[in-house]
Amino acid sequence: MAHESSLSPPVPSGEHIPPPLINHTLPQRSTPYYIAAAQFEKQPPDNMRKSNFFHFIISLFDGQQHRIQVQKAVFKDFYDTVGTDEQEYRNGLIYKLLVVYSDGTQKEEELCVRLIDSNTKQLVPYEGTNKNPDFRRVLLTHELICSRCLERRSCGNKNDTPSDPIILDNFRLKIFAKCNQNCLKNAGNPKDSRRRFQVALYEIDKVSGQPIACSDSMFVHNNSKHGRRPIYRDNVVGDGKPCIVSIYPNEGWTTGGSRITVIGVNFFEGLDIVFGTVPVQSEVLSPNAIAVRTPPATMTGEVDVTLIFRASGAQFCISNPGKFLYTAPDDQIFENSFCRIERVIRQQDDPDQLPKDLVLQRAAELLESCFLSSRGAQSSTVPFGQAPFVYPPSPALIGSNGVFLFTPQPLTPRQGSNGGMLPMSEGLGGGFGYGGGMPNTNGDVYPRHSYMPQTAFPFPEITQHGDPGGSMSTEVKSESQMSSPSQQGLHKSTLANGMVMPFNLPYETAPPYGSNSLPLTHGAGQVNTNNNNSTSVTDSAHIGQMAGSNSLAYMSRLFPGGVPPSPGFLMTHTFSPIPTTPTSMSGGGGLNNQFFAFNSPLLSPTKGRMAKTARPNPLSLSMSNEMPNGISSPNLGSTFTFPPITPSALIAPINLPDLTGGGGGSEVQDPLSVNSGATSGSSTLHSTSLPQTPPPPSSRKRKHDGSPTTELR
Amino acid sequence: MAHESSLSPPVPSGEHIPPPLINHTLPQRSTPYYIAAAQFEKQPPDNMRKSNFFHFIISLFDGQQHRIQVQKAVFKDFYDTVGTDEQEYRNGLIYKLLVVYSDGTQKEEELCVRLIDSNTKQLVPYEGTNKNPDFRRVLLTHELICSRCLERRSCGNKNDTPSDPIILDNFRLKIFAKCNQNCLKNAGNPKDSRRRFQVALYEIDKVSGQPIACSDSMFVHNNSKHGRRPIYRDNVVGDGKPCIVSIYPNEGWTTGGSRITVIGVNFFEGLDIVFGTVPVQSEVLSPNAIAVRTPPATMTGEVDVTLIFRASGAQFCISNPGKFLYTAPDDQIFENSFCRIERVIRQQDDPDQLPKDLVLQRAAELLESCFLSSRGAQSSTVPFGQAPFVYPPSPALIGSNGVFLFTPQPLTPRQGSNGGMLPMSEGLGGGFGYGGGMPNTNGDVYPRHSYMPQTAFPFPEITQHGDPGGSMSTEVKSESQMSSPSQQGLHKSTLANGMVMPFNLPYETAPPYGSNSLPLTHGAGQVNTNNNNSTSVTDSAHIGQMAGSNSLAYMSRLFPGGVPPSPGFLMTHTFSPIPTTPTSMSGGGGLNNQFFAFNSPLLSPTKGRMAKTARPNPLSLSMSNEMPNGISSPNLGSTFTFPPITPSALIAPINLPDLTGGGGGSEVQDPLSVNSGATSGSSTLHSTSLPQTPPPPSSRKRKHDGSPTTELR
DNA sequence: CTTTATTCCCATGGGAATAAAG
DNA sequence: CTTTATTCCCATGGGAATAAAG
Repeated sequence: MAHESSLSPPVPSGEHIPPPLINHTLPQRSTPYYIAAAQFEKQPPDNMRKSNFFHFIISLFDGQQHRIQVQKAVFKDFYDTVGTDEQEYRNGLIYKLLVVYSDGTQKEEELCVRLIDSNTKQLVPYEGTNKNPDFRRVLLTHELICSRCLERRSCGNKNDTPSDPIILDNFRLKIFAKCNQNCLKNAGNPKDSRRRFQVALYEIDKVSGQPIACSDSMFVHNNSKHGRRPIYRDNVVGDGKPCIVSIYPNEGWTTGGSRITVIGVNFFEGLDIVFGTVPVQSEVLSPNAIAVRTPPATMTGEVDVTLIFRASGAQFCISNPGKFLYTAPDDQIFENSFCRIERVIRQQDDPDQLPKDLVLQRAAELLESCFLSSRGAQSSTVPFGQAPFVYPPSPALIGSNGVFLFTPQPLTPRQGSNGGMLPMSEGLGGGFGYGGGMPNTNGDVYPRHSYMPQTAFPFPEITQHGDPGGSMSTEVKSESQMSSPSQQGLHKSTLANGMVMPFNLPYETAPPYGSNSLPLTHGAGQVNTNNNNSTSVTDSAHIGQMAGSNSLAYMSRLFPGGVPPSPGFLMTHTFSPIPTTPTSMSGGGGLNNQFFAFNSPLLSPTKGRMAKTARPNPLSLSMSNEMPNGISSPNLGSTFTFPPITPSALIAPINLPDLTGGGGGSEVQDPLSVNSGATSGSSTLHSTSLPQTPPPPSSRKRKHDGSPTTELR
Repeated sequence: MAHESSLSPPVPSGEHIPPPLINHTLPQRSTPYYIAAAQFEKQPPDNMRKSNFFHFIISLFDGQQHRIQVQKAVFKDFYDTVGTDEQEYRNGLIYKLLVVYSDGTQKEEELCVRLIDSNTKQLVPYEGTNKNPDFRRVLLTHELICSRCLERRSCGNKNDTPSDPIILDNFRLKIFAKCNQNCLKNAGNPKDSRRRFQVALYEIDKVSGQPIACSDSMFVHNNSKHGRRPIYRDNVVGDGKPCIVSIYPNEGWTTGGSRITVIGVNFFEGLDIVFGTVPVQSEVLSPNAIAVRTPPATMTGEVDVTLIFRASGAQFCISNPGKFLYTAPDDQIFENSFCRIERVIRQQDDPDQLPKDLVLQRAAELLESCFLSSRGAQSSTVPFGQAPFVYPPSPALIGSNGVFLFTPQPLTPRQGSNGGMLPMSEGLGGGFGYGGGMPNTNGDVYPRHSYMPQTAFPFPEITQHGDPGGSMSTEVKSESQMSSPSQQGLHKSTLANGMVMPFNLPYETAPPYGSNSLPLTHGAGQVNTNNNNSTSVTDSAHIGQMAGSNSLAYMSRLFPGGVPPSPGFLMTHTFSPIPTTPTSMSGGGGLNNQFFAFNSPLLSPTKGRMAKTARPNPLSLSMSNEMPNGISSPNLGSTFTFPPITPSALIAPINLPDLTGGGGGSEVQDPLSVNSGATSGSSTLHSTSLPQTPPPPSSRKRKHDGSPTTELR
């Protein structure tokens, strides 16, 4: 046809500006009422598996750029042609349409769908070898494949992937097809120039000419693993390989089932945790956290914790595995003890079933009131009560200031008022932690749970307004707003740049852990983890700070042979968030908030969950900011070990009002909170990173949107 | 050929008695060195999906019933023939074999594999409509299908499902094929007479005659749901529909993640638990137990627990759901309390990290020694200590005798010495339980945890030989071997038939719960659950007893409107195993074993886990077999509630030597033991019913054994 | 009517071989 | 050599229609 050469070039793909048109074809027609152009209302998938159906949605426009109404649309035939190159192109679906133009004229039109090479714009030839001649086509329809449809019987799949277009809203056409030709012809890793396809639409009498619309390009493959590629390109640390830094908790019963969190770097979707030799399907929470339940173990003892990539079998951390200690369970004792305790602490009006936390709380109070308050009124300044009778002094609650134990995890901001910081744990007294098992200047690692004094880290003071139920807002005060002058001066010994010396390493050799050891140490900035587990820092003002130190580089200086596998290191590894304002500082004393209980008199009976209300007002207690005797003294040496403290124990009891020493710790979360399951309750991971509702039991509902996994490259 | 008619009839299938032979074909041959017979060393699968490959293994025998050695075996061709009925049979695979007979002669033979109708013994015709002529065959080989193999390229799948037979041990042939013809021709539920296929082997020159071997029959289908059919046909209770009887534990945090066990009847593979409206993929442990982890809940409160069958969407228990109470988690309190307690109970030489169970145990002992022993030396006969000060009397440990709480679960005998009984929980004092929440004569249900006195149930005495680590053997003594004469007479008030009246229902209206309420109440007999979740009772001597009472029928008499949804009922529902010997009896007093702690003096400090050794010898305590004051008194009425006891608390502390009252409970397991996860430890379910190693992360290793799911009908 | 177990279909997942890059 | 991303293959899982039983 004479006018073919003057036809418009292919419509640019991916544009949704209606109408998309081309006026200079108009004069070639005697009437504007023909299918002059088309527009993809929904693009075909950008990648798809050859064996799967895909679909797209189009609108048609006439020569006046009016949308063309479609009253009927049926698949008519396959469009097999011989090209000018004498090659047979079995590539095309012809649809018969009954359309109504804007002037009301009804007309039967034919539309053709073909696939073209997105680079050459040439028709895609069928290169397969299917022995069924019907299948030796680039584009197939369901009804070609389906024996039920062939026999004109009712077919459920025809509803899903019909051969006839579906008319949406009288104007749009949803077209289903299957591409039976890969973009790549051979196995093997494709070269850079990967062929892509485009859906090209043709008015039937112009099929030999230019299409009236072309879709975005599609990558048609036959690779069930497509899209599974690691995401760690975005978030690379060190060599980019996954590396386990810490495991929390790093101990559990041989029966398995504990939910633990593996902290590290360069994690990516599809990684599984391997306990010893047992791979366990895991949940990659972020590039820095994987949640997993421990498998049962046949015997007690330490096992290596490594990583395996499910899809490829590639293993990681083999040379520097994490460690997990399996211990023998004893739930007989556990449950029996609960029962025995409950017998003692039960009160008149208690409900039938006392929550275990209440049982524990009452037991603690009762024990403390018996064995601690009997020591006299000095208890509020002798913070570490000592058990009576046969029990030796038990300085279990260490009032160490500074670095706090931090379990990094992706966070979704829940509380708008705290500047993108993590929601505080209830009544949290501040970011104060326990620095057991950190390396000393020799690069040695202390035994697990051994105590190393740590200098303080300055935090802005946090004021917490909370109700007992847990919701609270958190304010960050500048230094000048500090409520307690003594707090301000308390830790002036920290470094001038606001960083902290977390352990007694020489400053020159030990960049502070506080300087953002890991990308996940959300000292500043707000890291949002979306459903795809990609992480983005949204507070760009702090990115520079966060990038200031690379934990892996730092660790590799500390441990030239790799991160030592000491479980103590792994377990008590601490992270210090950097302050929101580097120059703002706050006092320590967070743990002092717990001292209130030490001189609490025997509590008067209250009903139900009395714990939150029956406490003496902590504000009436005198606070001690001194280091407790024998705790922080540097002459303790490395052989003097202190009792273990579960990290969460360092967090003050709930619902305390703002205490004088309650600053800091803006990013702290109860590390135990990632140890969910029956023991730990309100896991923040649960509430932020994990879906509230578990996915339905392996019920992969058929996906009709034609959108396979997003290609990652 | 003349001798065809005198050939042997088809070799009976499924027999593995080598050699399987047929002498009367011998005279027909000039030499015994031919393939005279074959035997299936491994049968083809009894059912399989049409789309899947299957395999079988055969041995060949000559006329002297000697096994024929095979040196080479290759697929030669398809065997397409036209039968005497003029119908074309595209059904057969021809293999060329290089064999060596027992006299050393090497010969090339041909073997043909065809499929015959197991009823008519006629060749199976291909009835499909595949447009690929190659696929219009009953039997296909991989190499027919595979484009790589077609091009003689290397093929990974050829290794898995080769067309050529694999020669095993020089004698056996493993043959792979795919059946491309269903047994059933149409959709829809098949009639009773379902066609089955058999693999028929022919010597090539006798293909028109009788096969030299026929396999067991196979059901070839194309149903991915095959085998998912409920298994409750074997184990039907009541109307056969699944019914939730009890949930343990029936309370958990809104964060979800607790592993709970749903107890009921007629459970079958594929059932999922629904919490409220949230279905959760579950693990059907047996027809009477499903393990599941609670999903997170958006709010606290009770939710209905129902069942859904994954495959069909069919729902159960809608009208009489179980109940699960979501409570608010408070791990701050939890962990803080642990820390506070630990501070008090810590001892000089304690390890850095005290196990929580030890913390609890010490707390219990300390509390008891403070608040219970101060009441005086009568504590061993006043079993229920009372808290001092403000706490009201707290008769928490109920020394009820008889019925014990029983969490039915499939069991695999682990300890050969205990006669197929469940391994006892460590130091378990006997099968004594807690009968809270049972209906009274009015059909009312007591509030959850309310106490109903129960008469004793006689059990054989159990002697436990155990080390503290947990391994122990359990002996069942006959009545005459009872160690304590007082125990023998203790419960002569039980019914003459050895059954028990578990609560104060009139005997006439209340068949005892002890009379084997559930099939899984392994009072006698040993129920093995294989991997296919089918359950078989192997001790047939006791089947009659077990069938003596139908719990559902019984419950429906109690609750004409269905099992009441009271969570109390569900939680504290008790099951009594029937005695191994109905006339053997043992005393109650299992709980009395716990009384030792009540008057324990303040314990002397010991190192490490002292709990197991530092107790006073329980044998030195006087036992009380009276019902504790105020506990069993019938005038308590239903409004008087007692403190809750977790069922496991009713199990005596671990590692007690054989106590006078420690009989019975041969099948008892700690009900908490199915509540695994972080809180409860050594789950017996874990160790017996569940694989020690979890299945690899959704890594369905390709199944090469050709054995799909066992057909259930 | 509901329940059940088939039909063929679509979809997803995993593996050896492959091929290219490093 | 390892890593990566394809090839086609085998396998499994879920759905509408179906058909028979109740």
